[in-house]
Amino acid sequence: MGENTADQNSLSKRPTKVTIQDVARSLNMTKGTVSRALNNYGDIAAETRARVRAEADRMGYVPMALAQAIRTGRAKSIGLVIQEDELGGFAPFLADFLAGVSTAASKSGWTLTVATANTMDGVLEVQSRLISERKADGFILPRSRVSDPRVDKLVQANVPFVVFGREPKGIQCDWFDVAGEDAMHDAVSRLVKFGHSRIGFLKAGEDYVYSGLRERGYVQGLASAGLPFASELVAKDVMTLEQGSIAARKLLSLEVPPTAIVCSVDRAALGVYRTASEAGMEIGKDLSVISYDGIPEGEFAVPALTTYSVNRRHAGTRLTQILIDRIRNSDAEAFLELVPAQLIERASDGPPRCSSADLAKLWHTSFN
Amino acid sequence: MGENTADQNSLSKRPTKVTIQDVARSLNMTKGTVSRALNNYGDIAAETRARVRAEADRMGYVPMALAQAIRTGRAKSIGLVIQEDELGGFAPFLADFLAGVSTAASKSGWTLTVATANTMDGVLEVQSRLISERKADGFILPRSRVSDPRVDKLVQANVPFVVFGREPKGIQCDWFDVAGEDAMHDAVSRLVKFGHSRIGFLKAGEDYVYSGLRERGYVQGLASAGLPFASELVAKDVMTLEQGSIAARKLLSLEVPPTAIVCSVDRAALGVYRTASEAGMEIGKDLSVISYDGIPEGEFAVPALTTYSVNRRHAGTRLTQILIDRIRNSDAEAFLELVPAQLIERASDGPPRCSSADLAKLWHTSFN
DNA sequence: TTTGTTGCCGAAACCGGTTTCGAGTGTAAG
DNA sequence: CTTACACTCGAAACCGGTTTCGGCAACAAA
Repeated sequence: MGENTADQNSLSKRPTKVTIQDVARSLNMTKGTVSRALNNYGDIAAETRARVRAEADRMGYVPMALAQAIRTGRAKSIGLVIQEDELGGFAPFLADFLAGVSTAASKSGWTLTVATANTMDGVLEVQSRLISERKADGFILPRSRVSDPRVDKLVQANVPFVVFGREPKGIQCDWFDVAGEDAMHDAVSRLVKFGHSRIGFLKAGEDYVYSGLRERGYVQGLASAGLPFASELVAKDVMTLEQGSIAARKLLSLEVPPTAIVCSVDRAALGVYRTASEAGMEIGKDLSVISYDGIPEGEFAVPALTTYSVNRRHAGTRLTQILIDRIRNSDAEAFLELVPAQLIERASDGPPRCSSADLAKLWHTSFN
Repeated sequence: MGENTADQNSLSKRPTKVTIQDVARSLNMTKGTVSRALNNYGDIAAETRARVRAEADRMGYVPMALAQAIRTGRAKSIGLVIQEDELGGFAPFLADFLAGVSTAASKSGWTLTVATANTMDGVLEVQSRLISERKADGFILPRSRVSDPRVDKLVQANVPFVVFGREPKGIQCDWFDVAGEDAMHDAVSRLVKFGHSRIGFLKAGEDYVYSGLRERGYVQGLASAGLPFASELVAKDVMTLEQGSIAARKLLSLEVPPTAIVCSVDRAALGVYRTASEAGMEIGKDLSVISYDGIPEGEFAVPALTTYSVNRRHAGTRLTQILIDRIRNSDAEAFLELVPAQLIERASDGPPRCSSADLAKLWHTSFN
């Protein structure tokens, strides 16, 4: 052992990266052979393969992903572009979702590239950039739209993707989704069991695929219970606290107001809370609320919000697995996966304390 | 124009990417020349440079980032590794923070690679992987620790980074931080002005750099007000709602309980809320609470939480700018940036309604 | 005219990998 | 004892860029 070897083992941790050449030299082989051995080519003797593996490990060789990418065309990176203006709706889950995506990706040796933009046009732009620069091999698209320009662009460019949500209209593609419609249906049934017969619904934005599905769930819930559908009990385009508050005002000021309101998203439900409190109504007693999403604020709201919770981490995991499978095997059949939401029973729903007529009276004494 | 040209202009959008070779061929030059022209080398005639630029644009040429990386050593990607078990504290801001990072990166043609891990060891591992694979040129480290293994590893590997928070003990490096200590100082002053003289403090985990700073701010706030420091009024290691609740129980059960509590993090404050409500104390009246972070839940808590809010988006922006500057110029002087937190006055603080003695009585009637 | 410079660009090496091709073995079949 | 055929590996091209090197032309100085 001369001074040199001592030097290598000493403090200076890998001053310069170990390349495939270094490994090849150390084994008296060519780098091509090493590459094939490491990538399980059939024309390498088992014994050789093992030797190469061992030496590569010993030397701490890790292939530089970028260098592989240029030949293979795979950067082993999945893209996620987040639209900021709808971020309000996405923010609470983002962390969990990213954790799911990232760990699933990691497990296959992939990484996650995330970008944000504040408009849909911006999203399309950054998506294109990621594609052109080959920084992402495929995309996870959160919140599918009925007519989704992101999807159009990706199919056109022939770039793999998977949507979180049901597929856009007229498109066939991989997707993973949570059965929001079943949750809405179930929410109505639950309220009916409590004794409610006049049940309002806060629908989300028209262009989201999930919006129509959840509405259908609500409608079918009414039908299964033998309850009539009344269009005045449905408010559209309500996704924020503010909009929820306004929508609640509209529903509660009806001549025959609902004694319960089903909300497409938790934020809207919090808006209902605000309006109810202004009108002196007690949530869970005077007015029942059931919602969907499972945001953390719901737990601390007073009373705590009954809601159908979505496991975002699992969603992230499955979505990336599906995407990676798709990238590896571009002509497999479509992957479609639907999982149920989980009801979290808390305190915002229960038997109606009073009739619609009483509620109407209460409303008018509060505001006239 | 033969059939071929027609074909190229038709539907099939870029079936195959346009490379630098294509541009060179189209201009009757070598790819080397095109590359130098595009990268503003001095040995290219201005007129030629312009021609190349124009043709490259016309053809829609975008250099493949990964191919550049292998020669230049820059993937133009910044890494962010998030530790999940402390994600509870980070989650609410994550979206804003990512937006800041991503758009700042985008502006310079960089991208963001994010990964997660559930332990510090996991973080170190995935960090190493990103370095080995050259998927990240540098890192943003959220939440600096007093003794931070991530930093040790990065200095050792000579990989650029910037920390969100003050620098770890004994390290000199780039950082960006919000002056939590000033906020804590100010919180105490504010409470003193309200008439409080016995003020508790909920300190965060010992190993976070910010924890000690905020405590110092609290201590100095007391000093400026001429108030004595009492160690029994300080609870340590309280970062979650649960821990906040327990800590509040400890402080409020003192013989001379505080009439106000300053919290290092909002989640802890929400725990104080819970304990106060159990004890029949009204926050903002019987017990004042001022906190730090600005998480969204605080706005919906009852009463709404007075807190010092951190602009995470701006933090993300500045951090990436600093990091990119550092990567481009490795021997520039250290970048250090400290910005103030912004007070959001809400309803959780005010003049004390009763004395410490009264509070103690209230506490014991509630629980004995 | 000769000799330097300088400006500009082509040629070729290079980065760190992957993949194709073909040649040299050993072994089984004819 | 050939011949055919796997098996195994080296050699070299290739991926899409960047960077070094050197040569040619034009122009200035001698």
